[in-house]
Amino acid sequence: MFNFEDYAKSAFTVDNIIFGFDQGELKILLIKRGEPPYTNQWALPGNFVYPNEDLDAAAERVLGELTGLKDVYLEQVRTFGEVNRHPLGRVITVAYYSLVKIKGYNLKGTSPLSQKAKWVSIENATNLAFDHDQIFEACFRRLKRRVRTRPLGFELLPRKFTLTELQQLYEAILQPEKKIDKRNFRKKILSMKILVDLNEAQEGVAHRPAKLYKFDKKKYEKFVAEGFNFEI
Amino acid sequence: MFNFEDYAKSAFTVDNIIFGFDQGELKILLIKRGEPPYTNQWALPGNFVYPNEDLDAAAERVLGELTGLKDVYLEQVRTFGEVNRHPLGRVITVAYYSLVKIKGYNLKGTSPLSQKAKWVSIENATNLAFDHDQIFEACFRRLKRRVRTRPLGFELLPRKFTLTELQQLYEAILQPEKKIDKRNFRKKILSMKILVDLNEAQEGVAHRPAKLYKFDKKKYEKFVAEGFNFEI
DNA sequence: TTCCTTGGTGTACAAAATACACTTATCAGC
DNA sequence: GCTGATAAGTGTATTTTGTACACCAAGGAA
Repeated sequence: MFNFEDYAKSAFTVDNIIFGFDQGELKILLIKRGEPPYTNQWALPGNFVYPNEDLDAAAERVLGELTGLKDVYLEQVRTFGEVNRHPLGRVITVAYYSLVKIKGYNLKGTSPLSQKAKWVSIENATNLAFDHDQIFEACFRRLKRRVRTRPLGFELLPRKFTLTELQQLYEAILQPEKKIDKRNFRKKILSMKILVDLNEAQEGVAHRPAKLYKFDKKKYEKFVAEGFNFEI
Repeated sequence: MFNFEDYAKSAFTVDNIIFGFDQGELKILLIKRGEPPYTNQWALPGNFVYPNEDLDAAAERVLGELTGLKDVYLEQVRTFGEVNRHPLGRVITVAYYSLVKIKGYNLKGTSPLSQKAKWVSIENATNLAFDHDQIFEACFRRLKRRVRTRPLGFELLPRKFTLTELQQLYEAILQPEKKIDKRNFRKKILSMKILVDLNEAQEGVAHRPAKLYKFDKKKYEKFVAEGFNFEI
């Protein structure tokens, strides 16, 4: 059991916004709190940073215990340390976000918390416990900005995807600022030459099947190294 | 005297990269360490976060004690928490940078540290104590990016400045990526209408005197609110 | 066979970025 | 007071990039 006295001076946590993309919607993984404070409210997955643990490692651990996933995109965003942000004492938290492929994915974390976890679409991710609304806002804003500099799409999409899925992903992230024109989007994304046409098509859809693509990781890395601009 | 036992579990600090611009050079304010570890090496100004102090307030305090300045541009960048980053124990630090007008400015801080402070041009700001090289890199990278989205120039320049000074500032920040074309720079910056022509001229220079400008703060704020793009 | 749904494609116009060279105003030194 | 040195100031043509816009194609369902 967590005893606040043990962290009397000040406690250190990480909180993690885990983004996923499913059915055309951007979602985050939240946990329903079982005890006070903020009982029954949704909160971000987070945990204390162990004395011998690097910050990034703590964020990875939180993600791993909850989802069983490893080696995902993870980025530190900002540290929230308002004196009264936690009702039980001084708790300073480092906010991270990570990008995860939801598709065909069950929560198989080791933590008992994973029972209480749920993917919530970002429009419904309001009224969170603590200052987690603020943390979500900061992370989402960072993602919106980051997506203009790096092709993060392939962290969120399944290995094979259609151009329409990719466009919907961008719209979900950039919403409501941008309604993207289909032809211009395709022209631009294809001109970057980071997509590989798999010469396969969707199956079992009641309309013309779309072609499937995958990301070309090598070319993507070359672009990143060259300080490449990904404005959509 | 600082006793490490008092912060046994883990200690919390802020470190502040204080940028200034003088004689065409971008500089940061460093402190020569007087005691171990890293005696006689240059280090970033920093301090512990007090139990009842917000993070931003701690960063402002560090700046104020050192320079006597208030109300300057201050931005949190990233938190550095590697287990072994501090030889005496676990110290997690939140990095900030601030932008300061050096011009005609003497260090008049209340802290005894201000005796040991010096403006160092960024090319010479290497081999700092602790992981401060890394922190400097992160803050400088952030400044380079930020300057493309917000007209931060007027935080670093004196109230009245010439277009050449402004261009030199941009070159110092964006170096070595960009050599800026004089005519294109002027065309762009003037088309933004955030500069006011003061109808005054430089005095005492051995060449054609340049016109003086100041920033129009209201228009700048309107631009920022509208999510304005400042690519140079 | 028809209908419904989403996939896929090109062109014309506007806006923005870039490349580039000479004249002007002042002070210093003779 | 003339000359030289220095940085200030200025415009245009070209290329690149962004934007607006509408119809036919392919497959499954009825």
